[in-house]
Amino acid sequence: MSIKEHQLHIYNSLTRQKEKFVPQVDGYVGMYVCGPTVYNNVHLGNCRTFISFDVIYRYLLYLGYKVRYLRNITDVGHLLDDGEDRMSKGARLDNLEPMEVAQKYTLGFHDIMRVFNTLPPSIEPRATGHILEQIEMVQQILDNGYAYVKNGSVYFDTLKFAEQTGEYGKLSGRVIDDLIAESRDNLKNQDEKNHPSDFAIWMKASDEHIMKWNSPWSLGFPGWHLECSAMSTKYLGQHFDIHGGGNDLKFPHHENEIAQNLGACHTHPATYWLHTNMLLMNGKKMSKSDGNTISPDELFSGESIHVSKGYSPMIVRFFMLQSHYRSTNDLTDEALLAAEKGFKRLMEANKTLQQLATNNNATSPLDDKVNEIINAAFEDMDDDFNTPRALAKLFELVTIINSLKEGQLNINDISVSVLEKLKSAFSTIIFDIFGLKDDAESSAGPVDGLMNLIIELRQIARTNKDWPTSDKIRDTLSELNIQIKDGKEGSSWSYK
RNA sequence: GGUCGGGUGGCCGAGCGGCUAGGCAGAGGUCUGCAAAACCUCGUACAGCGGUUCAAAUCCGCUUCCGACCUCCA
Repeated sequence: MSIKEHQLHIYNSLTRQKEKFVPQVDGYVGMYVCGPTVYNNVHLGNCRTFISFDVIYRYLLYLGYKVRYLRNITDVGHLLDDGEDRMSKGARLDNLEPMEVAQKYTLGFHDIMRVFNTLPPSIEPRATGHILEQIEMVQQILDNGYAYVKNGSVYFDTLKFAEQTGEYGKLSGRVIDDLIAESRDNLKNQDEKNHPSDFAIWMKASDEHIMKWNSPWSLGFPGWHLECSAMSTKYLGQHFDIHGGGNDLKFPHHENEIAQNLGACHTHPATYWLHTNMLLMNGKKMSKSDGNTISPDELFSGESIHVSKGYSPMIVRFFMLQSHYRSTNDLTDEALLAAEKGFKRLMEANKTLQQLATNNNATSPLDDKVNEIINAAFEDMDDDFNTPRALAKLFELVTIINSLKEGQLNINDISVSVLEKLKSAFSTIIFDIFGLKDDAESSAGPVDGLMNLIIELRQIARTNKDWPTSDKIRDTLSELNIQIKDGKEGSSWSYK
């Protein structure tokens, strides 16, 4: 199907409603997603967001859009409570150069993204690689009168901006009156800022600060929010289609980003703002700073107090697909266990499906039903990327597929053309759109051959009704975590 | 404290005025030397109390519990 046949609707955080998706240039989509700050290992919460946007990216591609997908790497500009740059702090702790830290965790991030089978973005710009663009933007904002310089630092004047444009606070639902009211109470407590809600777009660096650059105002570094404004403008233009990120970035990060873009270019950066909800663990937000976190590696290996065993990346991906990106998703061992079973069943069904064959060329009783479910699955994706619903449709198809195989449904009740369409749609959704992989595909090597031999020997024993031998093989393998599955057409095996 | 979002069957998780998803667990069955696996079938839940409506898990009000943001976080 082409773009035209789909009616993609997206929930826009800015307007708080679902809207028909209409890109500013027909057939092309510009999408910017806020990436990680590479001062530490990525945790699973980060991954959820990037997996969500990966599915969105994949679906846009499936629909036939030409997508330029940007996801930045933040390697400068995040301040800690004590005003120290995150990157410098990480560097000092590990006794490394700041760029070494950034490199290390960027590589780690890429590795994890790869095992989660996410497609790489079209451009992955780094904040430190765009200092000039950021300086230019600071100058533009100053020229437009929405910023002021204090002791070598430049601050965005939120109050003036709010009063003149009425735009500040729209995305996050902050009220300007509150900001103004707040200013009366808190004004005297402030350091260099005129107003508590003002934020730095350029910071003068202290002597011990390692990451710093020359600018018209001071030897310093750019404010955290600025990089996204500068880089999205550079590669996607002043106005693009989709801006995404985690819910926790809505305020202040995205609010300030919008202010900077408007302040510099008089243009709203993006038409549609998408925010993914948080990954929870034990009912609480998974967070680096709170320590309520599990790393992807810990989850894969099972080396964590939070899980009873390891779960493969694709199980985790499947688990995340089962909830909508705008809902919170609570990670528990039990839920993961359920996801593991469901994922395997889905993959098995696909294998079964691809081997089904029918000779029936005429229109058949099951055709309408199958067509209906397939279409419904795509409609679910068109409705704000509703993966859990689409997945539910897929499982309805799983029942049909298995029934066709096992004989509860007659294979001649489906026509050749619909069966072919089913095969194609099913694998397109699970692999191309959901980005799943069948990681049960066993690796090549001697194991397969050995197992085939063992199964063959056991089959001989069974034919001879030599149950002790047959059971010994089965039980010993079981102790080795290998499960023998006896079926009608012989036995197969898998790791437990 | 302010702002926003939630409480759905044993667990996870969709739906968001009538058609009452889906996964896992559970029960029954098929298959099997036995077992496991696999497969099929089944199960009527929407925090509480009021209200609106012919009709509410879905709308409104109150109560209560939870979470997120307001400060670095995807």
